[in-house]
Amino acid sequence: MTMSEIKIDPRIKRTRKLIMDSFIELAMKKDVKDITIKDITAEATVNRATFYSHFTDKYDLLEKSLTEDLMMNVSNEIAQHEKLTEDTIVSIFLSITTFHLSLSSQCRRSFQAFSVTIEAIIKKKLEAIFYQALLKQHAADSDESLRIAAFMLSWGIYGASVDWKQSSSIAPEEYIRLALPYFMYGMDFYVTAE
Amino acid sequence: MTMSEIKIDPRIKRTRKLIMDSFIELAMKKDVKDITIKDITAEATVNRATFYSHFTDKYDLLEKSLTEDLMMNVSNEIAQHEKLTEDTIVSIFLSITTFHLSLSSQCRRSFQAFSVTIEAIIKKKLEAIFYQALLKQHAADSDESLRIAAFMLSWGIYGASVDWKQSSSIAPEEYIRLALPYFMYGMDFYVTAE
DNA sequence: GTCCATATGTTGTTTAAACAATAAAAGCCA
DNA sequence: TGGCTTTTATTGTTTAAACAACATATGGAC
Repeated sequence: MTMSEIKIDPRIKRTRKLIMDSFIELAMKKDVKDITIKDITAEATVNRATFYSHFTDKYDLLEKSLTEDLMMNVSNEIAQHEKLTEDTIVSIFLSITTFHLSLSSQCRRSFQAFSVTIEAIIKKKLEAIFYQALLKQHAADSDESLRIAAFMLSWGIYGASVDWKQSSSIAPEEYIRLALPYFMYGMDFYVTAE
Repeated sequence: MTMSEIKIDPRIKRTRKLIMDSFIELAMKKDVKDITIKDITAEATVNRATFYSHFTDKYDLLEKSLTEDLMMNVSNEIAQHEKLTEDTIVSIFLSITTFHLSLSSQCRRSFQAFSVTIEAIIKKKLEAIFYQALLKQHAADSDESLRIAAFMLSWGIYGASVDWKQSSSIAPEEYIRLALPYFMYGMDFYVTAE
């Protein structure tokens, strides 16, 4: 499908999944800081040394557990469309809000302490993905301007998801449609339109 | 706990479980004869060659899948009591009826074709377990008489479970309590009691 | 019947994970 | 504070599982 990273040893996939799932499972029951590596590997039926061959420590695992699912969706979304369109923005926004919903319903206690960390992680990932996508479309333009565009996009779309969660009562689809013009045409749309 | 078979590589346990669970899962959906090894290993995320290092073929897997759970219970039950008592008979009977119930509710379509095979497998296993248990209690007696006793017990208790399922409307506990005298004292009880 | 695709077993090699031993850090509590 | 247990992190060795390639065998379709 995605042609990148074909042929990865199934044992690696399985072990990573076992560890991540066990971690999420444990995080639903107790605080992340009270979870030991031993707890995780015991739950995952995996040797403790194996943990360290996949993750550097608990917070590396936290990061990867949180972003893997979300970013898989987002990356696929972008890869599918092959270039950024309004629809791309919409479906990425929906991926993020869905992710936040599942996070807050699944394991609020454990993860709310990391909301700042989570935000930073996701924005950074989004930025990288946007940057790559932009590079393909605008190979000519300067790297720096594309980097900045990617940065603005990631902050904008993540910020929109936060705003939606905190203040808005409309459906996420509706919300992002309202915000779309800003993403596509910038401030100009709102200032000069009549 | 049971002190026997300590220290078995967790990968072996995991793989066996993955394969067996996948097989049961598939057997709920389609006929056993239509399930390929490839189907099973795909579902289990295990290499096909690995299948053959654990089971000789599909019917070996069938046999082990069917008996593993049941026999685990039965063996533990006997191991706990350390000798055969009325209570042992009762709880083994209950294990068998429970097993039959779960089998008929889970995957009737696939397994009803094997009812004869299943009966043979279980009786043979029961016989072996009874024989071992009797050997401990009556080391002095002749092997042959113990073997026969084990044989009679296994047929009796399995037959009782079949009779209960087919003809009886009372609870299994009640049923086996009624049959207990025969197991304990044999025909004599019914003939000479007054 | 032949042809073709798919399923079954088997084998030698490579690799991921288990294991055991180790040293250092972190808690803990008296 | 010192002594104790628990957890962390790393390393060399062993083993189970993945992989690829192979030789049958089975089963439809033509």
